[in-house]
Amino acid sequence: MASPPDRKFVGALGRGLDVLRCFGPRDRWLANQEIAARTGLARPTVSRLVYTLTQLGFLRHAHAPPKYALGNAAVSLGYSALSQIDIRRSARPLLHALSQQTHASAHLAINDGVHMQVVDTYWHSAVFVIDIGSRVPVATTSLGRAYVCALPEEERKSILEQIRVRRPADWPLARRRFEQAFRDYEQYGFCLALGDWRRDVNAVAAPFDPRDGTKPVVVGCSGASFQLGPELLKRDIGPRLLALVGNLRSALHP
Amino acid sequence: MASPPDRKFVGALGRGLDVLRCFGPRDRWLANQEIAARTGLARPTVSRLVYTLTQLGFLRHAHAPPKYALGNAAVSLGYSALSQIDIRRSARPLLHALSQQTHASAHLAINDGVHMQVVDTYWHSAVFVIDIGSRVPVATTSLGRAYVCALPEEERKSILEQIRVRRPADWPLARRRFEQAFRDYEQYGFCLALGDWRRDVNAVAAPFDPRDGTKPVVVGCSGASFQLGPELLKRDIGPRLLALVGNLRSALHP
DNA sequence: GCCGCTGGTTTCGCTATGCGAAACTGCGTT
DNA sequence: AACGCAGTTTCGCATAGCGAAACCAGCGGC
Repeated sequence: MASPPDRKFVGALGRGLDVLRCFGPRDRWLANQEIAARTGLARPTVSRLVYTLTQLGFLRHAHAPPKYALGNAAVSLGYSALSQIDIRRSARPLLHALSQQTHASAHLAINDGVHMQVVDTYWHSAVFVIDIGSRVPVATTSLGRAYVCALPEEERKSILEQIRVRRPADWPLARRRFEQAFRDYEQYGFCLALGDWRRDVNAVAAPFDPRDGTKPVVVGCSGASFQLGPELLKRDIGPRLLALVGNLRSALHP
Repeated sequence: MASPPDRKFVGALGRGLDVLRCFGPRDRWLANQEIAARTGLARPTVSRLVYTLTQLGFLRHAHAPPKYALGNAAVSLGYSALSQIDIRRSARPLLHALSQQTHASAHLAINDGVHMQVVDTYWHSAVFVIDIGSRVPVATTSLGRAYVCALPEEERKSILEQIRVRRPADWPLARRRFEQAFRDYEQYGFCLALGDWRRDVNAVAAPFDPRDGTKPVVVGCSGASFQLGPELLKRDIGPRLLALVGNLRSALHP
């Protein structure tokens, strides 16, 4: 699987974590076979990995139809990790205010591979929404595009490459959208997504680079397309995002 | 290393996860050596595991003082796991109300090894408190004791054994407290902790067994000892917890 | 009931894997 | 400079853990 014979990389550990990664908010219970299919591992291998993960509390077993779900140790680990994103604390009131002012949903997201993980959400009208905990693609969302724009050249190439090989069929379109995003970012400082992810959802997002060695985070606003037209996003909400990012920066580096 | 030659257990994966477990909300940045000390692994081994975990996004590297912290993949995994605890959603309004009525902090917690992981918290007065995301010991908290009480004999023995070997010095006292907890649970249905964890904090907790194969969860109330005297906990708040658990049960199994 | 299926676990032998002692690097200190 | 300390790399060896194939256990279908 790993391209070069990397002496430092511990394969068994990688495979085990791949198994954990199969589980998303959507996929709660997975059968052994399903895991094997998703990871591309041999079935006995999966059996052993799953056994190990269960022993350690990262997976839970459900008999009857023998399936597995994430266990308490995974929750624990997640909380430990969450408490490290202290931008979250500072951003919370700002996001809340933004959601109130714009009558739209406001999000804070971090990157995880080819996905953006939403770590905080406020919404004004209860209609629809990306709930907290959602994971959305980098390629088709304003959150993802803004993240890519904030990356240094090197890493940007790397993540775009990942996206390309992941879904070659969608690449031509994705590529054009990214190019537009770069221009938008250059010109305005934020990125748009007009119905790319969900047909009737428009969104705008701006990155925030903490400049402390950690990866950029992204703030964004999303809502139904008939409420958030392109003009509104560009003229009103986008600039508000930039202001929010400015406030965030001065709050963190006083 | 592992006591029996367990052919099914994948050691490398276990070691890797041990590394992840070193990190808590308290311990944000850990040096390679510190990890080696906590896990008892050889330094080169840690080096390789850490390298692998970093590649996969579960750890982040900070140069300068070369240290590591949990990465975005861990956050992602945590959210995926969290969304599986649907008791959380049902319990939220009940906890909130409880906190309002009692003027104390109300918690929902799950078990992870010898710790209880707090997955939701409401507080009335902003004073002190176990924040959401905290991890507290099983042995010295009402949350932990209530959890142990709700376990079937077999598992109860196992977890008490873990606690014993973990801190042999504290065991004599812990044991007596657990015996008291069993009596309390028998008699009242809830468990107390009066200054055992933090000198000036009293608490009461009751378990809730979802009876769907998943482990019990625990609800509890805590506060400053001068506000929550033993009598108040026993007469008023404890019974409220039992009522809450009842509501929860009927909400989940209509 | 019998039989064939599908999904999971166990066996077993071979090889790649990943472990650890020791050597090496790079940095901060006296 | 020389030392010490933390981390990484080298290297050879034992074994961990992989996967083909065999085994098992439920579940329909006939």
